[in-house]
Amino acid sequence: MQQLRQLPKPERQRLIASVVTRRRVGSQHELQGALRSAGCEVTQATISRDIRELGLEKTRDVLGRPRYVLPDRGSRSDPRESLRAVLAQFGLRAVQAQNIVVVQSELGSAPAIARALDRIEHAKVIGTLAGDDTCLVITSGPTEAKSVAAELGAAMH
Amino acid sequence: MQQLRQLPKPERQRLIASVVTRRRVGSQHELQGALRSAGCEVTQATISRDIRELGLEKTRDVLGRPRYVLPDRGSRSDPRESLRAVLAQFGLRAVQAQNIVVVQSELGSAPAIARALDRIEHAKVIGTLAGDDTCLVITSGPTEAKSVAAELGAAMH
DNA sequence: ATACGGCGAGAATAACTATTCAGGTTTCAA
DNA sequence: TTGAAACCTGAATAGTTATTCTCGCCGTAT
Repeated sequence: MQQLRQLPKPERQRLIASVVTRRRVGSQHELQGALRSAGCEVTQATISRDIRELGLEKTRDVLGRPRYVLPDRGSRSDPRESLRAVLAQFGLRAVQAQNIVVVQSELGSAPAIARALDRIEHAKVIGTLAGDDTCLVITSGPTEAKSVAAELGAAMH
Repeated sequence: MQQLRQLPKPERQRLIASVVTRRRVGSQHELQGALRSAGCEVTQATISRDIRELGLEKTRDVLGRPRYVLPDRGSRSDPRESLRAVLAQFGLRAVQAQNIVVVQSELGSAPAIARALDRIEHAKVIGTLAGDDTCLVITSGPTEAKSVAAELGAAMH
């Protein structure tokens, strides 16, 4: 397939974000048109992938017409809040054993939990290791592990 | 078409809202299943309409899976905020003439503006009348009209 | 240089959602 | 009661979005 002189992906995605905040875009086809008139020719498939990567949401405007919007920059940018969110949604239990905490979660969600934990740069956490439904949290010692387990468990409700 | 013993619509919609807040629902088909197992058999078409009427939004959860959610009950419930939102999005200009204010807006948005104005029960506003792209705001006198025009105009830009 | 591996993209298609159409119900006024 | 109108719904279908499959374009290692 010919690649041939295209706007690089990051730049295209910035363009999408910009277009979408400037005016209402109600479908990927419409967005495709907007990009084209900005000199960027891509297919709907690519736009679909960009939209997912940008985390755009499709809501409706005041008149009930569909519209893509950037996600709220309110909570998602706070790593503590996003950890709380994953745990609340997928966490099952957190038990301590020696210097590690075993976090059980819904199938597939462990990597997300590990990522959220990493981003938080918790002082007591040395590192994480995620499987599919289990996330290992390594701390320096049993005391720290106990405290972290309690902290995580509390967020699970 | 046989109507025959169905859950009334408002009740079905409450059920949908409840299901959707309780667990992740990623498609209308999935929701249809959930409703069925709650003893409510409807088609996808009906669910699509309910979702629109409930104002549900389709976002993604922490793992990137699609999920329907109820809209934020933050701003949409405050009529002042929703007026500000319509004006910001669709308002073009507001000019005063005698005791009325003529609000020009994007095609189709005038009724939304009028509705928002009505809900606000502004002391200086006696009534509104909306066409497609024009909304007339009636006040008791020129002074009030002038003040209202300024207020509305400020919310636009 | 050649081979391998990953990434990004388009084409085709599957999956999903909205709308149109037609028929049944209910409400209300005459 | 009897139309008439508004409403609600399912079936079919149109429209929209996500995914699969395949391939080209680099890096990097052999």
